[in-house]
Amino acid sequence: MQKRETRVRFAPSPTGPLHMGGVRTALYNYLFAKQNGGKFILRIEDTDSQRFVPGAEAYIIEALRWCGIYPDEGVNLEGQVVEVADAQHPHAPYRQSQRKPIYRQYAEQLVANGFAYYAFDSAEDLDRLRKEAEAAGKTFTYNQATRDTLTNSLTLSEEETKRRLETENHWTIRFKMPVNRVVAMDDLIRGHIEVNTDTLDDKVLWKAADQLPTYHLANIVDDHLMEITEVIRGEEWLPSLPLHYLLYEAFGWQDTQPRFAHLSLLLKPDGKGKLSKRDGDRLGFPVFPLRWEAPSGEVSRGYREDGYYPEAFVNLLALLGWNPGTEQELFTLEELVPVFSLDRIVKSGAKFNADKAKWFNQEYLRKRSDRQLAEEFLPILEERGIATNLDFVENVVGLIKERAHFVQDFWELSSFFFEAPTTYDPQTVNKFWKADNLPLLKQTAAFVQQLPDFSKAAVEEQLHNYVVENSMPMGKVMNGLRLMLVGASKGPGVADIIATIGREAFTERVERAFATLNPA
RNA sequence: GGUGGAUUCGUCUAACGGUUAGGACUCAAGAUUUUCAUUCUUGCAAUAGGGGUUCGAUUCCCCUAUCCACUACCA
Repeated sequence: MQKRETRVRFAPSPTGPLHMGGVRTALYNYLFAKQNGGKFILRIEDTDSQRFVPGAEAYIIEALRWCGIYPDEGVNLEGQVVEVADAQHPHAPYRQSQRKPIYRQYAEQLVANGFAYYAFDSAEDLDRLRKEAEAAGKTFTYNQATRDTLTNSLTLSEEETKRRLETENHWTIRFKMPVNRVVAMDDLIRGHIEVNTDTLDDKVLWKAADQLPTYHLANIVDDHLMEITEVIRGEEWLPSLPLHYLLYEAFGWQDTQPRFAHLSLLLKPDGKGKLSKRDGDRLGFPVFPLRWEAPSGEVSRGYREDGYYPEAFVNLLALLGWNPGTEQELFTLEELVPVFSLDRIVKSGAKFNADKAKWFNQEYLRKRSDRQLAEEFLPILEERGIATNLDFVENVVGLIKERAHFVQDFWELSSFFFEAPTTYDPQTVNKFWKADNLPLLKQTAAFVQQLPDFSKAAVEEQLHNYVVENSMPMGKVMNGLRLMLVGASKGPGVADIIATIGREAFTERVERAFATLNPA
């Protein structure tokens, strides 16, 4: 068999915002495609008209774009979105709702070949059966054990089946699960798995009611038609893998059947279970890449809006359930491509850790230039009504960026560069604004004020020398100055602050402190 | 309940059957610093339990426990 071009797909369902676990699945698919010089395809699985959420598809596309994960093929690409496949676009369209006409023939083909059958049982009937079984402590399953007692083309005469197909419109096509057969499967991540078909049920493949396929049929048909070579998806699909194997076999497509890789799930940081939307609200971190406003008006926070850089988000996601085998932890998307590998994916679920996520962002924040960070900080300052300029902000950012995880932290860390303190931390006042200390502070401040050179280096040297030469206690003087300038015991070096705010602001702050602060 | 999957520090994870079980995040301590932070150093901390196989199991097999997923005319 000749080597096929690698073609993988990310196939989300537009039933809501893309979860970070979904982004990770997309990322792994993308990395795999790039590494193999293949194509990454974005397909939208919108066969569930009931659960369709407006805006979800746009959200998915925007989220991937933010991460830098661009599909090579699929709904996102202008010019490739065509309603009907043609020679130019043999795999189009990429939205399953637009592929609606394709599926029925495949389902019918399965019936014709004895791999599937028509089922006429109403939803109510099946519901009732399930409830009865439950009451008896059992579980009702539509399978080899029960299908002969139900209303379907296996139990009805040919005429009756034909009549019902023509007169009823709520029938379905179900897969006829083989009896007592062991399906042997291979997963790229989990290895060899075997399942007996007797434990499986007769899944619905196609519904007459909306003329749409269910996931299983659409998935197999589309993956085949789109020539997908590897299916990399979430662990929740592992239980239906036997069905999918059997479908490939029933269609006679085994020779081009894709290889499968099932990814473990992202778990809640505390307790157990998979990460859900609620956890983010509860624990204070985003579960979604971007902010999402549901049609109901409910808002969920996003990594982007919380101040995460996409590089950090991608990096932390990549390392959640995969590792390079080395001790390197920082990777850009491009750097990930050559080192990524399916067999270094961890089999067990990973609990998300918010602290580590922040650390990643801090690392990327530090990689940015002061200029770049200043540009990101400027809008925040403007929003606060601070009149300033980029050069000044760049200066400030250079002094405080080491302590920040996010650009949003900057204000808290640097407000005193832009505004004189209006309040003074009581503890610091108690400690350093003592009556016997004030003359020293007044004297030193006066000395600083008349300094001809207000550069950081000059201030630092002169101030230091002055304190030493006059045998003053360094700690008391410095902290007292700091209190006047900052209002608290925090921030960069005193000389840095003095040089940055300048003579005028320095004088003004010193005077204000002496005018308003009572000695402790 | 049934089927499948999973199980190494609190968390993310490393370790062709042979390591003092390594790294990162968090936390703690120390050093540096005029403050806070940064930085540096050090430390705390793990193979779920029980049986095998083996000269030797984190690693292979079985059992148990726990967790997760699936068990829809949803994906």
